[in-house]
Amino acid sequence: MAVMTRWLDPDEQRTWRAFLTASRALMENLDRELQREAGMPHAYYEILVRLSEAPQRRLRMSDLAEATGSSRSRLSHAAARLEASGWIRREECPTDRRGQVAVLTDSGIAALAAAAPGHVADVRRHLFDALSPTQVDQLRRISETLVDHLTGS
Amino acid sequence: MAVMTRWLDPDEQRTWRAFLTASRALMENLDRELQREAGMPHAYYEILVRLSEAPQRRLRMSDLAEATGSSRSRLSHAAARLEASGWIRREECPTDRRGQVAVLTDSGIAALAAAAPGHVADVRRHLFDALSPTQVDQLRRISETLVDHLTGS
DNA sequence: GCGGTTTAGTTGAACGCTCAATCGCTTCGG
DNA sequence: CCGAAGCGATTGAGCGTTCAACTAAACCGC
Repeated sequence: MAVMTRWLDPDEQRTWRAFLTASRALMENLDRELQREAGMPHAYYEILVRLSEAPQRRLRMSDLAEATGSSRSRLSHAAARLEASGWIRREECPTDRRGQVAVLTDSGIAALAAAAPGHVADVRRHLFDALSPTQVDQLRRISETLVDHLTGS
Repeated sequence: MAVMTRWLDPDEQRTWRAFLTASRALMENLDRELQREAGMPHAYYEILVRLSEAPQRRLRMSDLAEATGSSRSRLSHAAARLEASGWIRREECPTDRRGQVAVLTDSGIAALAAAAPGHVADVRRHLFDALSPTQVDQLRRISETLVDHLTGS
């Protein structure tokens, strides 16, 4: 027999709704600003960032998907667009004939360099400037706990 | 002349990336589970919830947009789908001929009642079960601070 | 090596969201 | 009153994401 639902108590509900509102508003702001200033959604910015940090600025599609926390399908579609924009290029993988390697182009590096300062400023303004150092620390611990919990199960 | 960018220090970067990963993973999980179990995305669930809490289970489109933190356009599209599913109905507003009032139907109430227990269980499992009571409290304060900061400016 | 099962990546359709344009109604200054 | 500005809501195009196939190559056991 089904167990009785344990509903959220008022405090939990307040927490949950505040979290929802805050994270959604934050993401929407950042996404809109990045789209306006740099002509790319936040997800694409993240792809470029991860590529820029990789050795030779290149990563296997799978590893890139992993790093950006996106599905293979999503990355495939994104890569198609990023390639059309000239920001990345896809090459065949020498060690696995199924594989593809995404490579950040010079144009991609330039796009990232142009987008980064504004985006970092926005993150600072919308997130870090609003919180005390203690709260930032708390948020880090909470987020890391959640990441472990969400990806570990 | 443009001011030098103040980049994120390693701690800030760790915080930001953990937050991004956690909130994205959380939302994707909840969205997927709700879609699978109840055939609706999380945004639509929220619309039904807000309507169910309103007097007479009815709200002006604008107020509903406000309550769910969505644009008028988004709500309009969503309402069209929810109406097609038979979960809400739109009526003309008696006091303002431009206005529309969204009304939760019996079928919508039933859909919500069917979806709620599973969804609440998922929120509990993915969020509250992972955190200590202290962390939940911290998260509430942080989120409320962010909401104030994001909507106040 | 051979057949079956994973794994890497892509594709297309359906869907939800954004943005800009639009339309009718209300409000307000003069 | 009347015209202009503002407001409430919708629309359609374009885009990004999801989900479910699907292709091709690699791996595994025997």
